[in-house]
Amino acid sequence: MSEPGSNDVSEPGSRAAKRAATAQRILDAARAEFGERGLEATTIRRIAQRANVDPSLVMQHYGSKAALFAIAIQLGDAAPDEIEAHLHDVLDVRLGALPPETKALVRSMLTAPEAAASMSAFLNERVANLSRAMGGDDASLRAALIVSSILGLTIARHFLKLDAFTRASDTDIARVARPWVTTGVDPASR
Amino acid sequence: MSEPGSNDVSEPGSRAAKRAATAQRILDAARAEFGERGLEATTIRRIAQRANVDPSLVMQHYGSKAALFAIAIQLGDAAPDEIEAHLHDVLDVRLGALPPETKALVRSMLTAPEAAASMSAFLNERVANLSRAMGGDDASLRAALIVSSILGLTIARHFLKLDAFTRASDTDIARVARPWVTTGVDPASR
DNA sequence: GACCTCACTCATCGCTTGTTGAGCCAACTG
DNA sequence: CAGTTGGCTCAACAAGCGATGAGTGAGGTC
Repeated sequence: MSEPGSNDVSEPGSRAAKRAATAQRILDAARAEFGERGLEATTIRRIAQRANVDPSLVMQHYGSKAALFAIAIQLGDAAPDEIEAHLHDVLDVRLGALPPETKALVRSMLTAPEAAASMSAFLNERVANLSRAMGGDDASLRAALIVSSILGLTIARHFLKLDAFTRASDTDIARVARPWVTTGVDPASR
Repeated sequence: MSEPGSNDVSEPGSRAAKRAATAQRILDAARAEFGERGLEATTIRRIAQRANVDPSLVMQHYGSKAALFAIAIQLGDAAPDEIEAHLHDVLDVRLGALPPETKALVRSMLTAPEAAASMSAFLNERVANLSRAMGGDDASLRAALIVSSILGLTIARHFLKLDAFTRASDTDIARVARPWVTTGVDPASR
């Protein structure tokens, strides 16, 4: 055999590049594990095993389990201000599958206080943006209802896997959900 | 002092009655702990401490932590079939405060598979009832959206404590949420 | 009042967890 | 080619967990 180890990829590159690649592999494994099992049920050893690495290396890279989790649940780009962009993002793009960091954040938001705080801050900002763009009476309350509904839809579909959502296609869900969710946007539509 | 211990209530009654009372006290403590911290972060020792008993007594009463949790998350009465009763139940009665068993179930539904299964079954049944009562095109999908939205509202208000819901009164939330949620009930209203 | 019943406590086991520090060996430097 | 750096592994620790089994003493029975 030309390769001494089956799992030793031996990617070319400098020593620092290899270390960075390993760190990324650990982070990816952590996001996947946190997304599947949540913060508390996920062990450093499982993450290490998934990343083909010794458990202690995870600690050397990220310091502690809590620090790794804090990085793993950080969401990427900021929320769009426009209503349409917001709805498109949630209803079309994220309807099919959730990004790993989002899945990890949602999975632990009810049991891990840090995740709850992160999620609250994210949703509060979305509510504020949406409320400002909508205007009218009870704007913040109506915006909060829209955002909460989308959260509920996400949980029911991707985590609880309700029958009605499992049986329906992404297209059908978006078709029915869009006008219903959008109803609250215009205060005169009620 | 006439009472030897401050926490010793010494309720009168037969031996069996006292044992039943202790079992109930343990179950109440378990519901509270599971509701605050979730299944995995809750320890038998904490439950025992909260119920003022020895940890091993919890095991003698309920067999295992998993068995205790299964009992603790069981919801009380069945879901009403009528739309109005359903909406009244969720929007008015349960808007202010959640019953302990509901809180325990919701708290762990994203991390504990058994809780997820129980919640899915409960919501699937509600969707089925609501869908049958509503009728029309995409009835099950519209019903699932309503149920999901109420779930999202519950989580955002009681667990994530979004600003918009914290600042508003129960009356205001019900006033804005009711017509918005009800919009999807009548297929012609869209 | 002697005997028994049983609700409850005490002490402890085996196991898993996050975390640590010493050591190894290939990769870089001169 | 000798010496150093540093990414990585190995072995082990203390702490906390669910769970077990023997024991205790007040309540019930005859």
